Amino acid sequence: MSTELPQKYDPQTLEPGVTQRWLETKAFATFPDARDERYVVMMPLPNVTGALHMGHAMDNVMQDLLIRWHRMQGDNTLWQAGTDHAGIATQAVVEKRLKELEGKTRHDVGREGLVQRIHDWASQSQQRIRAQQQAMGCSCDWDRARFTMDAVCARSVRHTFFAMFKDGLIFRGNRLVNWDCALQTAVADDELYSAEVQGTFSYLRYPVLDPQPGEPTHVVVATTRPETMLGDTAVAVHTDPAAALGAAIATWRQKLAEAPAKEQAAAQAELDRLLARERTVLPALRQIAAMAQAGRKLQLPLARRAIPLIQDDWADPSLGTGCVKVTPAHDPNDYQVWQRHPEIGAVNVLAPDGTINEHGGAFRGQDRFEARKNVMAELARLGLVDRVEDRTIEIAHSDRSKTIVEPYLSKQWFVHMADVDGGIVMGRGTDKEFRAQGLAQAALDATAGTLPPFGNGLPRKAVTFHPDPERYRKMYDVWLAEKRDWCISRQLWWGHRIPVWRGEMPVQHLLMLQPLLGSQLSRDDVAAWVLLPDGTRLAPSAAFAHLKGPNAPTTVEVQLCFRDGEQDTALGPVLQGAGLALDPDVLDTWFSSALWPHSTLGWPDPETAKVDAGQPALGTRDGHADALDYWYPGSCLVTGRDIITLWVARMVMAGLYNLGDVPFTDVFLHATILDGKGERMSKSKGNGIDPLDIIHRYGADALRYVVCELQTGTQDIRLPVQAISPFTKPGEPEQLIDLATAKPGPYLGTFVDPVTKRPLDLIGQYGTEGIAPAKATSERFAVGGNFCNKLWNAARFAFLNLEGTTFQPLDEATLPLEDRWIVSRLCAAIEAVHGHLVAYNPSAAIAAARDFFWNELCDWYLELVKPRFRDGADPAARRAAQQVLAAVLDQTLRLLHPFVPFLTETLWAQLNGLAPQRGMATPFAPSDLLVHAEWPTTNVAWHAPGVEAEIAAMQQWCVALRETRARYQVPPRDRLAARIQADGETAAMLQTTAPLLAHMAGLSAVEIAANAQRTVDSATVVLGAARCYLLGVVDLRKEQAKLQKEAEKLRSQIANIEKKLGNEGFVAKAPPAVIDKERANLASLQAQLLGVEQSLQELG
RNA sequence: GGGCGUUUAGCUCAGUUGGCUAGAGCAUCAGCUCGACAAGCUGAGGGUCACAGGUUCGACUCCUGUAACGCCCA
Repeated sequence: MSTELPQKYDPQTLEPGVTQRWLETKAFATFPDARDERYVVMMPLPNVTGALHMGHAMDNVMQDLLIRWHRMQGDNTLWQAGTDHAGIATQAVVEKRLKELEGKTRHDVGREGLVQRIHDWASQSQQRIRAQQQAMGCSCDWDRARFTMDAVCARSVRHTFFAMFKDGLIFRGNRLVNWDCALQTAVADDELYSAEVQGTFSYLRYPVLDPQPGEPTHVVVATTRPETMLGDTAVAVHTDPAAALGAAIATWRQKLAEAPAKEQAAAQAELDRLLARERTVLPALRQIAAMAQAGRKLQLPLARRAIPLIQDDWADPSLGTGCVKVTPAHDPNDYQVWQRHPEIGAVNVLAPDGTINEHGGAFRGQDRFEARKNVMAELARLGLVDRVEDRTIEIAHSDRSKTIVEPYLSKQWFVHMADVDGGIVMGRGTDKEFRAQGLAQAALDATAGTLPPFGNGLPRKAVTFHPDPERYRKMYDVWLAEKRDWCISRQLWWGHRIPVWRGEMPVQHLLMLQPLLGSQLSRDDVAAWVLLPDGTRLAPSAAFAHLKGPNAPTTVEVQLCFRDGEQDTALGPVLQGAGLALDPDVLDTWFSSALWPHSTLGWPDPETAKVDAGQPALGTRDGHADALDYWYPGSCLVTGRDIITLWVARMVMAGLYNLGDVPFTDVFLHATILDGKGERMSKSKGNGIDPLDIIHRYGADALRYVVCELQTGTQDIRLPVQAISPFTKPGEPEQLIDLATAKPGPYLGTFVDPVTKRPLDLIGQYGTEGIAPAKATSERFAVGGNFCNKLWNAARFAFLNLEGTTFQPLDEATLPLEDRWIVSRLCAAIEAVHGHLVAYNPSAAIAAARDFFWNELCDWYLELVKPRFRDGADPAARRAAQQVLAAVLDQTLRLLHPFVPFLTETLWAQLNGLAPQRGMATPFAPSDLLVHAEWPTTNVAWHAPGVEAEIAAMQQWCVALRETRARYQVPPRDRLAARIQADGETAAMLQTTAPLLAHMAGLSAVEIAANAQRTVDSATVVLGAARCYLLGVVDLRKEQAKLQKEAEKLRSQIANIEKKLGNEGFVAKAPPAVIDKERANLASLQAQLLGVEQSLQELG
């Protein structure tokens, strides 16, 4: 191996080689062994929709930092990698491509065909993601990588679903979803966007049934979607309209009184409007409220149904007519009204394709917009339209199809989150089994630390959030405390299919099947429920009893689930024969994600888990525990704040439910990466940039360095990003386009260059559309590059001088001052870095490492030892310097490795070649790869507080002298003579460090004496009670001015402290330590001032 | 509408139970190619701690209110 490093630091050539070495030696692989100390991180699985962006880089780097740190500490460390199938997002991407490339829809290729195409897409994505992660240096055990759709995970999903279904925790019920009529699927809230459309606000007159004398004959309601009136099941009026309106008026009176001048008019107008309503609208509303109280009904026009007039506070007397039509199946608020008044029922009038269904009578088969016109025409003909206003309406659109979504009542599957009578069994069949009140409550107990102890009496571990335990726990607790049922079904083809056979069945038919089914239904691996028309759910045995009784219905719904997927194939035909069909929906992606911390390890049975070829088996190995027993529960989940509710809570629940134990004890929530505008980087916003772009420009270590530096605490990170213009011609200087101000281009992730007005593409997906691909960059990462360059060069300097370094036991106490100082400072750095990592503060950790490396090792130590490496230096001094330098570099590389692994691994190899055996009093444990080297620990023998104080004083003098030199513009090469007037300890200390000071401050001679005198051409530096004359610097006026300025500053500081100490309250109430500190400070400032004043006198 | 958070130097951020002259990096300015490093070295300048009140001997820090911005939920 060459002993000299290339002159330039070049991450592009260095990093791939290191990656290759790590992968070839399987440096990150691990197996269960005899070690008790374990560290497990389950990667928050990125989804296979596309590539990773800087937000993922943050997440991955934080995990790798913890993982490498723990691996070096000797823990058996597992970083579980993998990807998530991400149901709707992935299916949408593949469907879009299918349409664009082949002009086909999913119905053209069929369910199996589509799923196959998505698998192909996913495997490409996985490769791309893995390449990105490996380029970032992620030290996952790659052979163990899992995918939520692979066999191991699928079995876990199936078993969990089965267990919850059998426990009665999974049920099918009503839910309003956002229905995309074009794609005929429900879409999630985050797949909606809001847009304004021109619409109308129609006032409809509903006739009152049998109006009493003096009562209105009609009640008027208003709507933007008249066709939904076909599904109305009630009209609501406020319980106490007078009080509600009165309250609104009082609020606005208050607002008016407090409103600033510019808002006065608006407030007055609103108040006037409400007062007018009190006169014009309120009397009728009171009457209608009384009618509702009396249980009166209205005739719903066109549908020819009688609907009740009900009292519900959703109806706001200050808005519209004060009465609202209630359409529970097509409006979220009305749905809530239905929940409060179950007797009104719900009528769904829409078919999945957006046409009116059989409940719409004459309008059946008409598209919803066509029906809207026809309904209005018919109502007008009947004289039931009061009036119509034009209005701009803000309405939700589907991001996928760009069409207006409809709130749509449909049957969905749910997990029951609330408490259950008698509780539920968690960790059934394990030695950790316990009873919880409910799923959500169990997860709440996990963070509260109130889970019951294990059977052996040991406490069950709690889940703690970092770095701000209270704040993040509150987010988690508040969300879980609602205990809202979790909707787990999705109308998709991509995902884990819901394993339930269900169907309506005549009761007679079911009873006939009883002898046949009886034995099957009592099996452990079969779960079944019978649903009566009123929604009652009965276990089969209870159901058969009931169905033979007097109140038996004629038809029931049967739901049946097998624990093992093979049963679906074996018994499917029989079930189909009986009229049952497999539910077409798939499970919410988060359902499989929730199991990630144990499904990846082979739950429910690692011994029989079917891993892919080339992957390590999960079962027992070499007499050691299986993967699940060994690594569950894990250690730390590293993720972003936004995922607390979606994922963290559900993982905790699933872990407790399946295994009776939490999946991890720590949750590290890192910052969110925002773009230059302060918006969260995300794939769906198209503002995410590829970490490979940054790596390409600055290197992975630079990326990691800066990402670590950015992770300070709870503060989100604003990362201004530029695009490198793809429109500059060869030879022209590079142009950067600021993405915070550039206008968005025609597609997601594209922008318009403000100079050429041409669009550019930052995610590399629109090459076929003729949009130029561009790379992103951010100058923030230059800092990381600078650091790496500095490390490279410092090591290079060391290596130039380490040829032939040997080890022999050194007595730290007898080493030269600078050696003792640097190892003492090294101890402090090790403690600081380690402590900050323990506290989940990577920024402070890397700052401590940097400060030591740059400000102490480079700026002082390397300079201080240079004389010992010069030609003609004392061989013994040189030998010791080599050994100490090699030892310090060794420890520094270890300390920096988790942050900048590529560069440190490279330098480590070089150091191993030059100085194979390193250490101080005893040799350090060697390691071929730095990945596996021992993490540094502090060494008491290295502590030298006295030496640190001496060097610190020397540094202070050095800085003061340099400042003087700079002020007089003394050329750096010129050596100056110095006379220092000092006595006692100060003089002794200066005497000890004088050679070092002379070397560092460019002094030709240092004379220390109690009576040292200034010469006429001296500049004066005052430090405490001592004074230094720097000879040969002539400019009396400048010198006077400087000393005057210094004296004034000192006097003002002194005055401040004297004022403080003169304050009786301060002296009486402040803690003694603070007062002493102020007094000491005052004394030192006074001594300094005295010195400055004397110097001024000397100058005349 | 409800909840949470942020506001400190031109930029991006630190600032621990209230107690040194409020810090760092980048950027700026001046000087420097001296045997690792110009991606560097040596110095310098730069802040009404968003605003208004309050508590306190003392407030960037605690309390109340206002404003702007962000996130989550409805």
